[in-house]
Amino acid sequence: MSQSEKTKGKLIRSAKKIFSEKGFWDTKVSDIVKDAGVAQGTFYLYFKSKDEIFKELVLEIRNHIIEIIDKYKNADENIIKTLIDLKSEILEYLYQNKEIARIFLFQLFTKEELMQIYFETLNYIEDFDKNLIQKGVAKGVIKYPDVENIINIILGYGRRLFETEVLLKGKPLDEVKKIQKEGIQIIFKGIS
Amino acid sequence: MSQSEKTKGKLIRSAKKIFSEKGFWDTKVSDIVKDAGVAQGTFYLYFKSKDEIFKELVLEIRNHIIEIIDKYKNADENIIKTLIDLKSEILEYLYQNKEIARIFLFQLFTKEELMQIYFETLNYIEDFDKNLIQKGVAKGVIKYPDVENIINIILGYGRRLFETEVLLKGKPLDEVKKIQKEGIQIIFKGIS
Amino acid sequence: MSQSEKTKGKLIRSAKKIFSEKGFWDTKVSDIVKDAGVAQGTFYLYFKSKDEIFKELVLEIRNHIIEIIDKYKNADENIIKTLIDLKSEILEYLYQNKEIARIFLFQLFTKEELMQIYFETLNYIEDFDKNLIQKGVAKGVIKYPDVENIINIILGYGRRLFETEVLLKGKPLDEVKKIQKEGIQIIFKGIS
Amino acid sequence: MSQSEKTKGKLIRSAKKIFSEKGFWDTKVSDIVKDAGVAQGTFYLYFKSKDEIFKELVLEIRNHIIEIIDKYKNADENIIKTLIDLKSEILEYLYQNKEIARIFLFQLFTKEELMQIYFETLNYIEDFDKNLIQKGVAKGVIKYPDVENIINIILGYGRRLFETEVLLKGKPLDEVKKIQKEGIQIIFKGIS
DNA sequence: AATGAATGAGGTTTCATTCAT
DNA sequence: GATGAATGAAACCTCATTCAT
Repeated sequence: MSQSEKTKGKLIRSAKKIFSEKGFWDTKVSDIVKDAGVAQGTFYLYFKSKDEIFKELVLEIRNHIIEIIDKYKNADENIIKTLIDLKSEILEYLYQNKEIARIFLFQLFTKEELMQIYFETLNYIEDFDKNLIQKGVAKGVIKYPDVENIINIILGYGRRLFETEVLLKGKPLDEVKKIQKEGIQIIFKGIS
Repeated sequence: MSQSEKTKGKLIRSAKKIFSEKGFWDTKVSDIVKDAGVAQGTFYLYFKSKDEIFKELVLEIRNHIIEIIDKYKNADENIIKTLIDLKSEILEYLYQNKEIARIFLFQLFTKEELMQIYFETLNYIEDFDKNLIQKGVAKGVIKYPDVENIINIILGYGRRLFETEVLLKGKPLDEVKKIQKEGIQIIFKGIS
Repeated sequence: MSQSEKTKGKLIRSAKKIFSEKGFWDTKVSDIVKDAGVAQGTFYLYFKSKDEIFKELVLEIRNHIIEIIDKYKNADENIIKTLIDLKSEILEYLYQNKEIARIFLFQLFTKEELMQIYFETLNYIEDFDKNLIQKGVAKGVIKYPDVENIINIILGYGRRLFETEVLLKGKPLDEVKKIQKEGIQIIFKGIS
Repeated sequence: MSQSEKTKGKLIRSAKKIFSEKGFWDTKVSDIVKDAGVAQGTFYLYFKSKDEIFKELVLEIRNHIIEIIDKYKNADENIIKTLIDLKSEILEYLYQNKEIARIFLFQLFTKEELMQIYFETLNYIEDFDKNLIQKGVAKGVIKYPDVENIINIILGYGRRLFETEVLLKGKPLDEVKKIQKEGIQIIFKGIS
């Protein structure tokens, strides 16, 4: 790894940490460079601005989530299993990247441009889920026909789970995965 | 209404509007006073600081939500009906106060102190719901025993509904109430 | 005069002085406010930026020179007398506003946008002179037909006179006016 | 030519170009090295500072102009011919070195020290001209006795010619030379 | 000789808050 | 009660220069 890459890496690591702790606005570039142990000017060798590094972090999540979903695009298994597996994998990614996830969930609503990224990502997830649920409805496995509302239940649950069980209560990954699985099954029971 | 009260009212109205549009950090005191049509200095006759007025708005929501819940504290009806009625009333309040609700949902994560108010309020709701659900479990009407997880489903759904159907899609109140009722019933079907 | 006007006046006075002494780039906003005896932030109550106040000063000159020329637009006297009177009046204005004139002559070549103002002003003068000279050629009073080149001599002389006799040597206004009158007569003798 | 000389040459060539285009203050050392295709640090192997390379360029012009004048020091021909030949030669040098000339004419007024070089050079030209004109006055060929003022006309004209006809209008060298010759003759006619 | 990553002083600008009127 | 001019701390960012390789 070149010196350059090392320094940029240090900056990104520090930025994740501080943005996640203090939020975008309370984080000063000086906080980041102090934490990274480099000079103020060095920051600007690697990022055009404070906005830019933040956006870079946010895009990293979006891209990763999209990648995960794409892997499931052609899954042709049991609907509920597919859903549980996908949600489980997303949960795991966010779990391993708590800091960046915290940014994604809580820090994007202060910048118009970033909210778009948030909703864009959300839409991507929704589209996948909708497609899946619709198949279920078509097959007759799912009786409740308001697909949008089912999505509301499922996605609302997903976000809440991560916020509460992971971030707030700090439960271990496996436990949260188990809870999530149960939750989804409960929801499916309701709509079947 | 005294002159004083009128001026303070104007400031609060403007603050709600602008905070809701631009978020806490992008809102300048100068924006608020311009919108309210008073001089810069006047702001400080009524509020100690920008932080303070923001907090005041946030507390207004918290208090109102707590009031609503308190009305249901002694309700001794059908569990699901109680829940639906309560959620419906909270929904209505937030619907009538979209600006302040938007602040509550999206703008509190940039200040440590305000997050506490958010979670405090959430806890209040959770406690009520938990109590209710536990009764259901005790009575045997609810079979799935993980109360916390049920709460996750219900509360996650509530937030999502408001975000998506009200704020994003702008559906009329009655329609959203109907959707919410259905959603809660579905969830109950799952856990019964 | 309102407080506001007084403060803005102080800032403009200081800006003229310091820009004229140190040039645009070496002048710091902190220099200007220190000289004006106000706080750093006060500057930005009256001017959007350092660029803006500079441009304001420059436009002041341009506008004044254009005004002077416009007064002579309909002059229908002796050609040489008109020219001498006009140049004399411009000279007097620049003399009374040496600082700002110094800015105009020496500080505009470091900003694309400002060069345009310089050349625009110069063109305005040239057009007037050209028109006048052409009349002379038409009447047969002026024999040398290359009007552009005559303009070169006259305008080059004007600038040089101000630079050397006024700014560098600091001669009194009356004396420079007398010199200028002689110079123009000499030039006219050459082209007649 | 050694490697060293080649690199220094590249830097000087790029510096001329960029300083001439953007002026001293808007030119960044990074612009120069990028244009020259060398590393940032390399610049400082050849020049102590940005100021220094700029000064070096400016001195190059001064020295060259002085050299030209020195060639004419002992010229003992016809006064007007000498003047025309000298001006023509200076014109040609500036014409061939437009970039550096542009720097000399427009970029020296932002640094005290560099203005001195400008005036020093101007003085050198003035002294030569003055001497020549005085001879003419002594011989009685020139009737108008205000030598300084004659110099004002001649030098003002020279600068203006270069600015307007060469830099602004981009006329070919021969044409400008012809115009200049005519102009000087006109001026001489006036003072004779 | 050359590289290019790193430095940090210093500039411009913003804006919550104060205060004389 | 109200005004709005003034304040100044603190943030972001630039870029000439240095230095380890």
